[in-house]
Amino acid sequence: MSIKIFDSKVRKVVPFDTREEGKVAMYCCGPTVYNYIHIGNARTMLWFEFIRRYFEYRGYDVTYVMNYTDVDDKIIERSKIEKITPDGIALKYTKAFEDDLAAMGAETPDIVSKATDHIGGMIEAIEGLVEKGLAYESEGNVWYSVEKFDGYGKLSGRTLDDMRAGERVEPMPGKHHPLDFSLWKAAKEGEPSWDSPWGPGRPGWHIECSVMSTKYLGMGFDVHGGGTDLIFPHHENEIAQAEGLEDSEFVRHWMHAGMVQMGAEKMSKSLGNIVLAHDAVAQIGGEVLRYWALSGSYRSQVVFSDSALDDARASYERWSTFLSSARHSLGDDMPEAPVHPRRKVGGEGLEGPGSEFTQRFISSMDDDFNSAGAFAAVHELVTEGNKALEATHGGDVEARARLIALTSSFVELIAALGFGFAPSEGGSDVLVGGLVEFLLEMREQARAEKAFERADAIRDKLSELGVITEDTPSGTRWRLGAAD
RNA sequence: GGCGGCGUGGCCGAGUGGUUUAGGCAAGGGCCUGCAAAGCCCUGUACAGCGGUUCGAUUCCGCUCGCCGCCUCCA
Repeated sequence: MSIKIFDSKVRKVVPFDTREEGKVAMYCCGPTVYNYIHIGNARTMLWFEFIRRYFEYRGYDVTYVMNYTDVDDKIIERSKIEKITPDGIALKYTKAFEDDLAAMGAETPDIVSKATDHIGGMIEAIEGLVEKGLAYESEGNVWYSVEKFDGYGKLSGRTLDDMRAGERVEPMPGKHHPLDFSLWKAAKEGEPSWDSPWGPGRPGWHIECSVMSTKYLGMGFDVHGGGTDLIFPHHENEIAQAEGLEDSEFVRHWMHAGMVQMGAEKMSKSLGNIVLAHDAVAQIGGEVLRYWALSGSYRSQVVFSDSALDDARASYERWSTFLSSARHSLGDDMPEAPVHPRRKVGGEGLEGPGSEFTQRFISSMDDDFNSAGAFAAVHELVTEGNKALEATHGGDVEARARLIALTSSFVELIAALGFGFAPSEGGSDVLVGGLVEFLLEMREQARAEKAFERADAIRDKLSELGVITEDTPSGTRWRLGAAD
């Protein structure tokens, strides 16, 4: 078995073939830290972090790099609005970004690189491009000359002529070609700036990604990711910069995630129809959002709506309910969730009742990260687990062994998917656990006396407070759900 | 106008040249339960339209219609 991915450069599914055996070097375009990110940004970043995890699950040694754009026009604007320095804005929203992604179960990349820590490298790269005749200076600005780079348009599948036809922008003064893009911007009064051979200024947006990705990963690294809206011009420009300078291939495989839709329209800052990830985490919860974001193909557009989230929540709860039920039933025999599950190519460890589902999970994911198929495998595993769980109540020893094996596969796959599932029964709060247990004992007494009104009153009150109780043949189990 | 993607049962959403079902949600019926909840079982016969290729197409090709993305900052 081996992984296949859809490579946007050739627009088809190709064998995943790494530069170095057993290692993956990947880069994803990160946020511009001028505000909270919206849920569309978040989905893309969750996906690439998930892909990174999956490579690790499949035994690869991964180096994952993400950039933070911390110098930009929008940061400068925002700093005027919030009346704090551009640095302060960048710091504030970098922290928020990291917290919000963590709440959705994403781990930090191996390397996060800030644009402002790499200005020197960018200046060198720009100088190199100027020397090679691919860029030119004009009044303190430096522009990339797209006509000088042969392959310009190869990623997005267009030619300069195609694009000229649909021009919608006024050419900037000083540019040779309307599509020439900025490498270095001359500083205006009061803006953050750095000294350069062309005078004080700051880098254009695109240059940071080519410089930082190749600094940490070298030329020809394995995977470069981002949203489809970055294909043109951002990624096209990255290629022009990196390959123009180095004369070798920049990236082996390009991957692009589909856009989040609000109704019939793309969620985008310019349309103003955005939902901030920060707010969504607070209102919906990180894990349900994660389920929503990852359960469909990364390449498809996906609608963000109440009904989509309701579906995601219901499906997710099927998993969390199974987990807490298994925990209740198995007690000390409950398998531990591996924090970083790793499964090498091959069949080792793939025996037993859960293996069928693990194999289906892997073969789906190997096929261009088909998470829909992988999620289906987990759901079917849960169905088998629930059957074993019922049989276990009857004291069936074999069923208990099967439940342990199935649960063990389940927690492995859940960890591979990046779901944490904090224990809810008892929670971390000993006091709450004790009180609930006490009330359940009272209720048990009432039930024994057939005083069902009293028993139901206790159950209703607990439910009102967010404690879900379920009677089983081997006792009442409970878990924390949403309070009314 | 140019480039690209998509159109699957009530909803979301995988997949495949043919005989056996994706999966989830919702719905109906049943089992279990003191009643619930959770769970399990059963039910639904779908692939936009029109042509073509083929012994056979939802699955390949063409056209039509519809939707979306990119071509401007954007995940």
